[in-house]
Amino acid sequence: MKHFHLTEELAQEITGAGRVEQLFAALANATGRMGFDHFALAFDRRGNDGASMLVHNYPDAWAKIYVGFDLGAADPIRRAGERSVTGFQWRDVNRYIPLSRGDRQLLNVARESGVGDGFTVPRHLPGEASGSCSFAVSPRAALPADMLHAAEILGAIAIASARELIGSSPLRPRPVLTERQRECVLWSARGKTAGEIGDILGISEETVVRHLKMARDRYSVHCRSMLILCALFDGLIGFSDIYDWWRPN
Amino acid sequence: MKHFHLTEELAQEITGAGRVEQLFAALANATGRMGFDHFALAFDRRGNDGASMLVHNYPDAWAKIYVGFDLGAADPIRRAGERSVTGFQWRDVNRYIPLSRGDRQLLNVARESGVGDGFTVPRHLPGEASGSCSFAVSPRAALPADMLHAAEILGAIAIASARELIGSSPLRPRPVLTERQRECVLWSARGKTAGEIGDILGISEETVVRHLKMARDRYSVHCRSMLILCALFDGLIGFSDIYDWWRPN
DNA sequence: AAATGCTTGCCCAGAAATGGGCATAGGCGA
DNA sequence: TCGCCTATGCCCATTTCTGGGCAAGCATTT
Repeated sequence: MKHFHLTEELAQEITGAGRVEQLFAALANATGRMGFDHFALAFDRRGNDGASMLVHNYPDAWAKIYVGFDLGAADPIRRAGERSVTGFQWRDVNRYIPLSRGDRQLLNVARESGVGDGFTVPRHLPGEASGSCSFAVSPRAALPADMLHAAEILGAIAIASARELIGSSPLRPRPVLTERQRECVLWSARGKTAGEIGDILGISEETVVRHLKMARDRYSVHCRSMLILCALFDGLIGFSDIYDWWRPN
Repeated sequence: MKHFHLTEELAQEITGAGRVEQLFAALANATGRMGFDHFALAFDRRGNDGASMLVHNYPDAWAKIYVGFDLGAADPIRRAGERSVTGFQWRDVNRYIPLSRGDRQLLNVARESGVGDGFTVPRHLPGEASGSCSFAVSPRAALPADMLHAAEILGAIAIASARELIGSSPLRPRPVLTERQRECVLWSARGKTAGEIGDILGISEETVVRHLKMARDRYSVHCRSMLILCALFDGLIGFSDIYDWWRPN
């Protein structure tokens, strides 16, 4: 690997950060040494507390707009990060997600605010946390192509470091469903109606309705879609469990 | 890193595989050199063709059961792979997903069929493909602890190699939704009814129904849950877009 | 032995979703 | 200008889901 020693040195610094300030300093240093202009490290823990961390040195203009208008909820980069397990260049986001008009507009505003292209390393621990570490350059600058591998590694380390700092997350007490409830949710996620599920499982439709009812109660949700999403998010069912049923290609 | 040269050598071999047979040979070699007994490389492309690849040297007994009963659809290891972006030991799957009774039973059958503990490296490119590379040992053997890092790297390389062999998938022509349709799906995924969405967007409930109807048509699905799952899978919406609405902690 | 939890089954009324049709208006490109 | 797409709105009938209550059988735990 090129720049092996530099990567090693910066990795040490990031890993060794015991406080947020040190993490900021280490990342700022790494950003500059790699040839980027800005960085942004975001970490969100999904749990009872929902602790989160955001460390960055973006230009004030962009930071104010982003935070002020709560653009995070619509940020295509963040959305693309949920579609990739490897680092990606912002210019390639349309490989991961379709860009809507609003998305392009957002990227334009970012450019006008001093943030051009970038490289984002996403990491997800569904049900526990998700984080991303982005390295960006100014509008007309080019990404340091020979540093993307280093960025990938350092970004991942930074996310791990953030996770350490924010505290290890005990496994959230999940409203685990019973076996039968889970089966009903699974078949429901496969697009079956209560009646069909009843036929499949060899029980009454009413009983299926009952299982789904109990499952909704446990998650305190009021509709089947939410129930499926909860089960999906908690890992009770997986995309691979259901993919073939609604994408019959 | 320990075993740096071995890793490097094996990586070369895996990367250089130009045909499936060579990939098999390279992986079999790597498996043995690292101290594992079996390997399994699975790669699924979620495209129009849905090409897939499965290369392994599992014991016949287990392979027959797994394939014969189509256990892949219910495999907890596979499900855990959707919950982790790093390699994980099978004994730790309950850190990622809750194990149901059926899951434990499946793992027991595997053990009886000659497959004990293992280490799985998952990689996902949602909307495009997903793959996993597992290295396993026999029932009573212990995983070669000092080789897990190497396995992580080699597994990732093997998956990349499989992807090369199977052909890169150009962006699947997805039934992209219009902006309004996507908004309706998003709010729907947040648990809102058509009426509520109408209030939020400032349009008639009937119009929301219409948008959702058109969206279902595009995905050729018949219920709202499926529509949400499709949008989720295609990256039109993300978990973080909806999490706060149904997990109000 | 009692309590608890899981599974199964049924009833009802109201809410929501689904599928089909129809229609107007605006934008955008051929 | 015409055609296509999108957004908006409304109607209807039917299906499905949701929330409420009730209860029996069984296994496990206390």
